[in-house]
This record gives sequence, structure tokens and C-alpha cells, in this order.
Amino acid sequence: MSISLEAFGDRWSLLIIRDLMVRGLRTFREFQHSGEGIATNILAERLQRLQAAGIITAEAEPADGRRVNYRLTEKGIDLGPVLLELLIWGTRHEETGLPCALIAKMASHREEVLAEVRRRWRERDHTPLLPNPKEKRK
Amino acid sequence: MSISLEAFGDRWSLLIIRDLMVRGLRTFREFQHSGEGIATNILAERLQRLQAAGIITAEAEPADGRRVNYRLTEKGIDLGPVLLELLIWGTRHEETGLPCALIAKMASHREEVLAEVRRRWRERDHTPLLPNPKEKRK
DNA sequence: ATTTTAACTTGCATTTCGCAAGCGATATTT
DNA sequence: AAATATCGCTTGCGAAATGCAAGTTAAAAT
Repeated sequence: MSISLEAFGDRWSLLIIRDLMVRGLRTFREFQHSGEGIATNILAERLQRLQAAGIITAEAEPADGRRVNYRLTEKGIDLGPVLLELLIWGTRHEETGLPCALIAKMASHREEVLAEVRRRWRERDHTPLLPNPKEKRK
Repeated sequence: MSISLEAFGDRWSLLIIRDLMVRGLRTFREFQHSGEGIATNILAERLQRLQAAGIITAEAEPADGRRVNYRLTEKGIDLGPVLLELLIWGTRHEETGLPCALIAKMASHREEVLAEVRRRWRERDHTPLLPNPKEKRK
């Protein structure tokens, strides 16, 4: 457990992973403007660390040489269950803007949700899994 | 998710929660000497924060007025699934000192393991759930 | 009554973070 | 072709969080 936390146990890493997994973000710029307000130097450093840890990869976009597409590795997509449990806990115990019905469904259909997350990853389907809440979640 | 991380998304909080949940630790001193090397001021601050977040409670030991027993609340014990997924991921993807068979069993008997964790919590059974690894895990 | 123990504080040096600005390499516009 | 814009980062610097050692207070043990 402490080993896991060393790889991504800080305030930002898991949010980046979440954005990759369920919000369909891929580029530096998209993370930067995703609404959580991460500083660019920290973002750069976290992307490096996650890459070094083998959780994400960086590949240049062929159509645009400036752009770098970040993507979860298999090791990264395996964090799906962790994120799902975090989401379920947060929804159950804290005030979130998410529809409760949606979460109840997720909790009772764990395996299906995770299979869908994996499917999207495999097929590089970048449509967001969750509807974007109206309110920016803090 | 970001809301969850605000409550315990730092380097130490989840380790404290883990020590409460699966290692049977209860007191300031036990956390301090649990081998991860947390500074006492940080430990004190984290215990306060977790208490303020409603994840743990502090109650004085009746038999010894100096001692404070920390304990997970229901909200805290509900983090069981999160910890279990972290443990499974870490074991699958990083070098840990844990016997693989044990983890395979945990992954395939998720619900039983979580039920056992809850049972121990309810009955205040403080025997560690996991065998203490010989090597101090870093 | 003195010493020990448990649970914290406090002070201070070091590290990390957050913000704004800048930079180099593509790509786009004129 | 030249000027401008965009993207993915660095850099510099003040502020906040962290780590370490020492001290404090109250309760137990001797």
C-alpha cells in the first residue's frame, strides 16, 4: 500500500489519472484547463513521474508535432477499481454534485463499469464516461 | 473524487487509516513507531484533520488517562474497499514483500475480506489482519 | 517525591508548491 | 517568407508544508 502511494499518493496524480480514464483528456493543455487549477510546473513534473512509474506513456501526435498525447498504460488502467472506490466513497460520504442514482448504479454494477472503462481504453474511445457536472467540482 | 482526495489525499493519512484498519494500531505512539517514520507534529495534525473530517474518533483510555485510543468511524471503515484495491494494485504491479497467494485470494474473495474487516471493527478485534512482513516495507 | 511515559507543541531549517513570466519548437496566418 | 499564435514545457521567486530536535503538560509508575 505504501508502495502504491509512493507512485501516486499526492494531491494531483490521481486527478490526472482520472482525467485520462473517465474524462477523455490527453494533452498538457487539457489537463491545465481541466478546472482543478494545477500549476504548469507541477503538472509537468507529475506527468514525468507517472511516466517514470510506468503508469502513463507520452506519444507525439503525428498530425501536429507540438502536441503530446498522454495515455494510460495497462498498469495505469488497472487503477480503475481504485478510482471507482474513491468515487463511490466520496459520493456516499461527502457532498458532491453527482446524481445519486448514477452512483448507486455504479456501486451495484462495479464489474460492468470497469469493463466499460477498459473497453474505452482499448479502443481509444475518448468520449467522457461521466457527464460533466454543471458545477465545477472542487 | 477530488473531494475524497481532499480528506485523505496526502502521503500520510491513508497510511494511518490502514494502520487502524488492518494492523490494529490505536495510539499516537504506535503510529509514531510503526516504521514509516512520520514526524510527530505531522502525525498530530493528520489525526486532527481525520477527526475533523469524521473519519476517525479519539477516545481516552479509561484504564490509563494519558492514553488516547483512535478508532475508525463508520465513514472511516467504509474506506476498506479503497485500501483493498490499493493493496491489490500495489501487489500486482510493484515489488512488495507480500505472498502472492494471499493477495490472489484477497482479490477473488473481495467481499469476504471486506466483511472480515468490518467484523473486526465492529467487535473491536485488534489482531492484525495481515501478517507483518519480515522486511520493513518502504 | 521523583522519575517515566504518553501525547502532543514549538522553533527552525529544508523541501515542496503555486504563480507569473519566459523559451524553443512547431503550426498557422498574412 | 515573415510575422504571429500555440503547445509543452522551464525558470525564478515568495509562500506554504514538511521534517527534525527539543520542550511542555498531565497522568502513571516507582
